[in-house]
Amino acid sequence: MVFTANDLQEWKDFPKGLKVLLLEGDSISAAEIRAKLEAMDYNVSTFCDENEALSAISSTPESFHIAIVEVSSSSSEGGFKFLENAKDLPTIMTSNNHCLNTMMKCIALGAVEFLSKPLSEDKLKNIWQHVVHKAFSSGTSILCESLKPVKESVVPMLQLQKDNEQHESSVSIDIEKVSRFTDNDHVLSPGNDKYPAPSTPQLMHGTRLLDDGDCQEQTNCSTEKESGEHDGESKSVETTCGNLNAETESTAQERKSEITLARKEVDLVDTSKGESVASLHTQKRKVVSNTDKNTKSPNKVGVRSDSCEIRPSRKKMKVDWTPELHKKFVKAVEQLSIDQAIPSRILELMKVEGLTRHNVASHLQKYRMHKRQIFPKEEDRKWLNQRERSYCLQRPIMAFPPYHSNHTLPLAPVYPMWGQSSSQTAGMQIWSSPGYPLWQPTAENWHWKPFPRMHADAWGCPVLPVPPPPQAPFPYSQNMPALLNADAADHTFTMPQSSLEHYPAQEVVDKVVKEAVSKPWLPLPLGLKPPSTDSVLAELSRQGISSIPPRSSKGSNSG
DNA sequence: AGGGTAATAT
DNA sequence: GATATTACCC
Repeated sequence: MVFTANDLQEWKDFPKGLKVLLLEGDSISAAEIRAKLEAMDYNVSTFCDENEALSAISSTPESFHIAIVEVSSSSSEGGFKFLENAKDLPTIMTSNNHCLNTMMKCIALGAVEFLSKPLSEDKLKNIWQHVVHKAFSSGTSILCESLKPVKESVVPMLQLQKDNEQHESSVSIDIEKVSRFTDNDHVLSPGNDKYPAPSTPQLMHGTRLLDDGDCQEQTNCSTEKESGEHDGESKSVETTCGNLNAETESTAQERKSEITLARKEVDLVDTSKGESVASLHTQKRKVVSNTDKNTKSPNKVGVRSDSCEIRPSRKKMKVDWTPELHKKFVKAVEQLSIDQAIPSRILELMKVEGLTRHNVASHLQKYRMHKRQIFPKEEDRKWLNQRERSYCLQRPIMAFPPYHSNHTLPLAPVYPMWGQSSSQTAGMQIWSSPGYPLWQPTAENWHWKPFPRMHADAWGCPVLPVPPPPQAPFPYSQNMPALLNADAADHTFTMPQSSLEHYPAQEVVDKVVKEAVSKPWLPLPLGLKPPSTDSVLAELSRQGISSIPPRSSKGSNSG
C-alpha cells in the first residue's frame, strides 16, 4: 500500500522528465510509443539505429534513464547489441514477437523487462520503476550518472514514507529494504504488491512473504550433510539451506555475513543508512548458496532473496529481534493477557511471516526472563513466598503504573526500554543491559529516562493511561520497595497518572500487612512492626476468639 | 502438538 | 557475554 494515490502525488515529479531512450526500427511504431511516453511527461529520445543509440549513451550517458528497445528482426543485432552494451541503463526490450525464447534471451542478456507490443500506456507508465530499481540496485560507486539524481530524489521520499508508516510494518520493512539493499536486492519486485510493477522475470524473487508457516524451507533444504534425519520444523540454520554450498565456495565468515545479512531484511533502520548498509551488503553478499528447491516463500524475518546468482537463496534465518520486531512481539503479548501469551498466539498476532513459533517461544523465554529480573514472579500474580519476598524487599524496584491482568493493554508494568526507536537503538542491544542495577535506578540505567514520551514499543511501558484496577493498584508485595524508592523513580519517569506521588498507596500497605498477618510465621517485611499485644487481642476478640490458648512450646500441635 | 526451559551455538 | 537456536521434558 505504499503507493496510494496520495503517495503517487508525492512522486509526481520524479517520473516526470524521465529520460527515455527509444530504440525502435519502425518509425510509426516509434512515434506511437513516443507519444504515449510524452503524454506521461517522459522525455523521449528516439533512435532507429542501434549504433546511434549506443553512441548516444556512451557520449551522454546522463541523458538517459532508461531504454526501450525493440527486438528487431530486421536488424542483424536485433537490439541485443544495445542491450549488451548498455548495461548501466535499465533496458526494456519489446517486440511483436512474444516468443518465449526471445523474452528469455532478453532477460538473460540483462533486460529489466520484456514488454510485448503493442505498448500500452499501462505498460509504459510504470517503467520508471526500473529506473528506481536500478538506482538502488547498483552500488553507488558504479551507479550510472543518470541514475544518481533518481536515487537522491527517491531516498527522501522513502524516508518520509517510512516515517509516516512506521506502524505499518510490512510497508516500512519493504521501504527499508529499498533503501538498504542498494546493491542487489530486488526490492521493487513486482511480487511486491505495492508496486504495480510489470512482471519482470528477474525481479521476481519475491521478497514478498507468503504465509506458509514455519520453516519449510529448512525442511526442504536440509542437506545430505545432516542426512535428513527428520525434517522437523526447526532444524538448524546453518545445516540447512545453503550451508553446504556456501561451505564450498565461501568461508565461514562469509557465510556468517550472509546470515547476518539475511536478517537485516527485517531491520528497520534509518534509511539514510542505506548507503553504508549497501556497501556492507556489497562486500558481504557474495556467496549465494542457492538451493532453489523451495523458493516459494521468502520470508520477512530472515530470508531474503539474493539476486547475485540470479536465483534466490534461502538461508535459514536467524531472526533478528529488532526493536521493530520486538515491538510487535510486545504488542502481541500485551494484547493477549499475560496468561495467554503463548508462542503460538503471539505468533498469530504478530503476523510476521516467516517467524516461527520457535522463534517466538525463544523470544518469549527471554522476555520473561528479563521481566523476571525486573519483576520477580510478576506473572504469578501472587504473593511471593517468603524467600523471594525478603529478597525483593531489598530491591528498590521501580514503581510502575498499576495494572490488572484483566486489562488487555497495559498489562505490562514499566520495564526498561527494550529497544526503543530504531534511531535510538541503532547499534544498541535490544535488551537492557542485564546487569543494570534494578535496585539502583539511575538516570543512565533507566532507559526510559531519555524518552519523555512513552511508547508501546518500550519494553512494557504503558501505552495508555491505565484505569485504576478495582482493587489494589499494586497487587504485588514486591512493589513495596518501589514505594520506598519512588523518589528515585520519580526523577526518571513521569507517570501518566502522576500517581507516584501518592505512594505508598494504602492498598499496597494493606496488602503487605495482610500478607504478613496471614502468614505470621514468616518474618515481617521491612517497614512493618509486629502488632502490639493489645491490637492482637483486640483483633482476636473481634474474630470471636476470646481466650488465647496456651502457646505450645513445640508447636507440633499447632493445628 | 505445543509450552516451558535448559543446553548449546553463534 | 548476549542472544538466538536447539534439545528435551512435561
